[in-house]
Amino acid sequence: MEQLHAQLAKAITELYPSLDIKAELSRTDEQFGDYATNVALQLAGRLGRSPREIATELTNKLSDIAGDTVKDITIAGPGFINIRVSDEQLITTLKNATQKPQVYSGQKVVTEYSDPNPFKVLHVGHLYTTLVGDVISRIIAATGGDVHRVNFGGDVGLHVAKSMWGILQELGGEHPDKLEAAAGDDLHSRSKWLSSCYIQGNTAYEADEAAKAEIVAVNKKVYEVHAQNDHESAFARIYWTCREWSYDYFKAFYNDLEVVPFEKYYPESVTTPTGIQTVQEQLNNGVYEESNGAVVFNGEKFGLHTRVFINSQGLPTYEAKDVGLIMQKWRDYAFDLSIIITGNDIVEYMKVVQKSIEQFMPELTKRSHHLAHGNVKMTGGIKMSSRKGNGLLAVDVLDAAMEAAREAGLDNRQTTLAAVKYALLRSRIGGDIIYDPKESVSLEGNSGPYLQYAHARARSILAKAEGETLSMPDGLDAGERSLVRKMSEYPEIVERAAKELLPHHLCTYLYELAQVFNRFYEHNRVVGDERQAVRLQLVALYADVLRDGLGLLGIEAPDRL
RNA sequence: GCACCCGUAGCUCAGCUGGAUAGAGCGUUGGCUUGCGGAGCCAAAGGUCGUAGGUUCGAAUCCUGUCGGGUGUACCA
Repeated sequence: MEQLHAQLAKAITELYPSLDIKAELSRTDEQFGDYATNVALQLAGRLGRSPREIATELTNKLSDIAGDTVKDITIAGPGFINIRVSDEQLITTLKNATQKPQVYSGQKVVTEYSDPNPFKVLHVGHLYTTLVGDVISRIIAATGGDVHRVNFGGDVGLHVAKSMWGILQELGGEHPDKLEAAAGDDLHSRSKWLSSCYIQGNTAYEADEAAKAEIVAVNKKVYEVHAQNDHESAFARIYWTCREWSYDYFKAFYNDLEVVPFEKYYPESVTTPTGIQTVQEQLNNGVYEESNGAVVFNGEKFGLHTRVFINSQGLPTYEAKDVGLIMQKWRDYAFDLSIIITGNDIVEYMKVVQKSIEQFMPELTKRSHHLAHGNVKMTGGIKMSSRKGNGLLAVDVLDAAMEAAREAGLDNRQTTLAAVKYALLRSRIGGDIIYDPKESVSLEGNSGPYLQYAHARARSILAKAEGETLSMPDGLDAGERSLVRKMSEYPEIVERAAKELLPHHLCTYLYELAQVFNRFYEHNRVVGDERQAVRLQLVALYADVLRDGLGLLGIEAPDRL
């Protein structure tokens, strides 16, 4: 494609040297050709001539330049130029079938996602952002980026105070020695216990003024634990133990999902001092201002809204902590690009924080990119186990997937994981996702298990022909050509997914590829055919592309299902 | 009120850097079956791309209005 693109550009500049026009080349429908360009249509207006006339001129020029690399060039419709490359040219793409364009070469990229809060449960949002973040990180790494995965979470703040208050109620006071008895000795019972304590605290906070006052006091106490680096007091021992339990639970979650582990975890307690310091410095510089006893950023000046960074009690809000996080990431990595992946409910919030930082470190904002996604909903409602509160949990989705898989007769862990991952990744990032467990585990249609099956099927053809020779084609028949043509798109798709940070392009492509292969396979014999050696080679390459693509999506491609 | 996001076939989604008859899957209807894994293939029905304007040779795609849904809007995260 690059070669053809250069040839087209050359043809344009040679014919119309005075015009500065982009040589746009795109993939087109197979019936038209391999590539198409609409430059003749664009030139028509500028030259005041008929588009088809220009197209003819360009076609002749391009034929001269491209020579053998092009099979035929046709003009269609209002003036599209359709180009079919030679079979030989197409075959050369097979040599680098899974090679990826190094679009992030030489760049240090920090990706932040997942962001669960210690002491609290993992919601679907955490599941989704974890998977999206993992895949985006994989794609950037595969395209040459030096990726650093980081995680952020609130180990201080009101929600922690609510949890701690609930914990103290359960323990009947500051009795760290009673923790194990109350919470149990395994990961899951402990995380359940912690989340029930949070619910208890949250409920009391809203219903009971006295409890609310106590929780506010606990909040301050948690900050003091950090300020004094207290690991000795009874209160501190409870706090640190429970915080550790939460982290253990998160780690187990990531492990279960088979995502790449995080390199660094930034707890809010760590980013807070940096945040406060930065905000105070910039308060003196006039970036932030005092208002009603609080430190705010006046976003209205920029068409945004005003937000509080340090509240009137002198405590930092999420805003200040986030400023601290960004500063620390910068100090730790001096990144070229920082990608933050969160739900889209905080886009406005993030704009305010970024705008405030832009006032004193514009370079930092320029290198930061906030990627926001929608909410995940599940068809058929949520099965509320034995808990209060609302909202879909990560386990609800995973449980539903497992149950659907079992009903479909697949209780393979890899298949279930593939089902969930693919279902959440196949839609464009941004909008809400409707998760249908039954559909996600189906082996028919656009699903993760279907692609795993497609891959396994190809591998089994190869296994059956073990010992037979494979050879690269020197020519292609129609069916083979369609398959090779589709495979040759792979690097372009990876490039697009990488540049746009949109993994769903990969899903769409892999599914289409499987369809093209199935069509080929239905109509062409592989084993036993006189073109067996060539076709086996194509099957092998197809299986490699599928495995490679699924790998970028964090989905295993086992040889057998 | 204001700001941001979303609105494409019955359902779930692609397509959005403007281009050729708007594509898939599920579901529905019909066909292929001694098959290299049929978990597939072939085909049909189904869409005034929320709606009204505008820009353009050309708009699902860009702009404006409008309707519907979601989210955010000072001391929560």
